Amino acid sequence: MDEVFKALADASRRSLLDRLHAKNGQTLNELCDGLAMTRQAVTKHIAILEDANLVTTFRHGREKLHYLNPVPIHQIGERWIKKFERAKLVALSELKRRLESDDE
Amino acid sequence: MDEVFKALADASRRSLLDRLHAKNGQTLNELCDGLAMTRQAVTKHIAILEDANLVTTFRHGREKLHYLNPVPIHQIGERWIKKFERAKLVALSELKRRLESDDE
DNA sequence: ATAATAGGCAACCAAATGGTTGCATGTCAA
DNA sequence: TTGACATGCAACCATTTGGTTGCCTATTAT
Repeated sequence: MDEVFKALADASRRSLLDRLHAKNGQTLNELCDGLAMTRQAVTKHIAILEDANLVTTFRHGREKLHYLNPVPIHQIGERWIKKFERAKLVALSELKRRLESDDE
Repeated sequence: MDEVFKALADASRRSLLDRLHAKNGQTLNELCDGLAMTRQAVTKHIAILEDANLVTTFRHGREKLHYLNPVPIHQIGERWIKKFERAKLVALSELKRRLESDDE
């Protein structure tokens, strides 16, 4: 889980996920296309995404095809965000009360 | 949004949020209690959480009270995770098809 | 008044991060 | 078979990160 959060912390990696979300099954060079980064930089990002199980790859000859795996993202929503979802309304009303009170 | 993701990337910071989720409105020293970190380290983490708007603070005399703000977390769920939610089923069936085919 | 308490600030440090360049390897096409 | 293409590996570099220690300031309690 920690690896997923860390993987999602970087904007370049999130944008790579966005790219795969738009078009799944791209090759490495396809993913590099138009990016202000060297291929090797992208390779490193992909490796981190693979470690976090956010991207799965298949070799096809000399090409490496990249597939998005949105399951860990879904799990973050399920296991972690949901927990703070309930807290939201509580926190908001608490904040309201706090801001309206004078005794501070 | 980037700041929120970055703030959530660190396990210590997530655990601080967990602590505030369990008990809102704690002072700095309360938050430090039982942690294998100096107060100053916690201060830095809190600052990052404040920058990301995940924690709001109120001064009360010499104490600084910390309140969880779960709204940015909720927004991540709404704006970002939701996007990959739909992709989940697609990706899973695609993966299944992929794994079942022989021609690779 | 003064000591204890709660927190802030700044300098410093090691390790992790995000990126680069250079070269090696494997696969496809002419 | 040989050149071009897709990717892999490793060394290196600057910056960021997560943490420390030492000291300063403000507030509270005795």
